[in-house]
Amino acid sequence: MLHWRGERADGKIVPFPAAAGTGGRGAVCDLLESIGSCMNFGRNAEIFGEDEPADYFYKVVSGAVRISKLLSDGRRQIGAFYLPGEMFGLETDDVHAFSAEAICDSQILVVKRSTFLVEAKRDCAIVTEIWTQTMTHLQRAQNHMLLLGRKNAQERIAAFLLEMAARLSHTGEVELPMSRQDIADYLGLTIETVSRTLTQLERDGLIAIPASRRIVFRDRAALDLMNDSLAA
Amino acid sequence: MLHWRGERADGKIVPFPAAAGTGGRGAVCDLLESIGSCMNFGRNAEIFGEDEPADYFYKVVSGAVRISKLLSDGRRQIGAFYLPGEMFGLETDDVHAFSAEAICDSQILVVKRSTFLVEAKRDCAIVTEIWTQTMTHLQRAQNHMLLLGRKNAQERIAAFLLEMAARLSHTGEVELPMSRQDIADYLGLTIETVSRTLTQLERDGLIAIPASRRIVFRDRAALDLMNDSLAA
DNA sequence: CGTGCGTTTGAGTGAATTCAACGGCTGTGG
DNA sequence: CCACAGCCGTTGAATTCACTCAAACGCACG
Repeated sequence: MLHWRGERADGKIVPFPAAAGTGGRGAVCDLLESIGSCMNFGRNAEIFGEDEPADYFYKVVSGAVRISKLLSDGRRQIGAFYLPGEMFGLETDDVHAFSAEAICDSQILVVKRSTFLVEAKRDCAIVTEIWTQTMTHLQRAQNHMLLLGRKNAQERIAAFLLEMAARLSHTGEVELPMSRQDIADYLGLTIETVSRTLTQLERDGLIAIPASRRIVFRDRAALDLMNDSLAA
Repeated sequence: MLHWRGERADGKIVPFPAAAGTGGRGAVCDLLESIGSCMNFGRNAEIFGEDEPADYFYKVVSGAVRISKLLSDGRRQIGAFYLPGEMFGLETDDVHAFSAEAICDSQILVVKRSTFLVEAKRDCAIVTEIWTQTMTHLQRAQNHMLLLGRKNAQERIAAFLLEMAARLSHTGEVELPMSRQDIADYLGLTIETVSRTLTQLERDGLIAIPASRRIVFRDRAALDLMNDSLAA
């Protein structure tokens, strides 16, 4: 089975190194590890479902997670990918608004909500830290809305590749943990459009695709340009 | 380039007494009113700009606010509308990721961030309350991503009308505060598509449009159906 | 050596966009 | 009071970008 960066062969729970994302460190990190337990989920295993009670929340130790919403006819939108070090599944409501699945074999730290909330009552810093992380996710979501509402296929793919590169690699290439279908559902495109656009970017010399899930950056400046970045 | 950043109707900062209680529940509401001041903004006046320092945050007392992001070529995405009682402008970062403008003449309660944060340090409940509101906005954003990524024009318009009805009316009709352009930029459509789709919904007897910004619901069940709601 | 899944490629279609013109309301000034 | 300008919104025609439908490819695995 495919192994993903951050996954450990021995299955031991360790704080994930500083590499990725919103909140690896801090008091919450320590707290969660002391009051949570670690579970393994196989590829495509459901971690929780839409409308299920939100009694727990979660932190990715290794692997990768997607959260998604479905329309009744099967159309799917992936709201976010979560990578090692990131928390997910906390909601105001007592039922989940999303479902969450493991993208590849993953270790997930599971924390009982009520246990956590008791701790939080006593320590303002904990709440502040969680709030900060929630805000980060909100900002990401709002950024993603600009992409979904206003960008064309090329711009979406460029933004996606750069996001993934920033979040899980510091070299000139990325190994994507997710399928083309996941990418499509994240970017609001079809699988065919994702594939065609990637092929086109390769033809144009902006990237190379030595294996379908491995992307090598050949002209990052051009990708940055597509990504706009600079608002008026 | 868009230059409808209008002038502020009245730049004067007036202390705002406890009368502000429009959406008034919770300790935060009281706190904000005691440490903030109320300002008036005219139609299309900029409240803050993208990349400006986020030294303040805000609460709508009356009127309506949009937050938006621009691409360099002028494409705009409205991330959210804020109606009376709602807070906005709080960010993790110390610069705003969005710009905010008044949609119509509006009264906005302005609170210095640092002042608020000092208060928050002492009172865990305040942080929790703000966090809860942040989560609500995150959930709305994630819902909106499903719309932007996966819904067609009719479904977007239906969802929009129902959202607005739920948020600012409890009768069988709504008075929309925003222009067609704002609606288009919120839904990721063009102004023409918004107009055509509304006309079509009227022809089909689902709504009536006695004035361009007044929408009367004639068949809410049909609109609900378009809005899906029920996930698989 | 098939079988199955994920991915790529091709051809044709269609929903929303672009471009363009028109209609209606409001406020202003002759 | 009417003429006119400036918005805002609607409608029409043509275009386009991404979608749908369809087939083939390549790789892993039994």
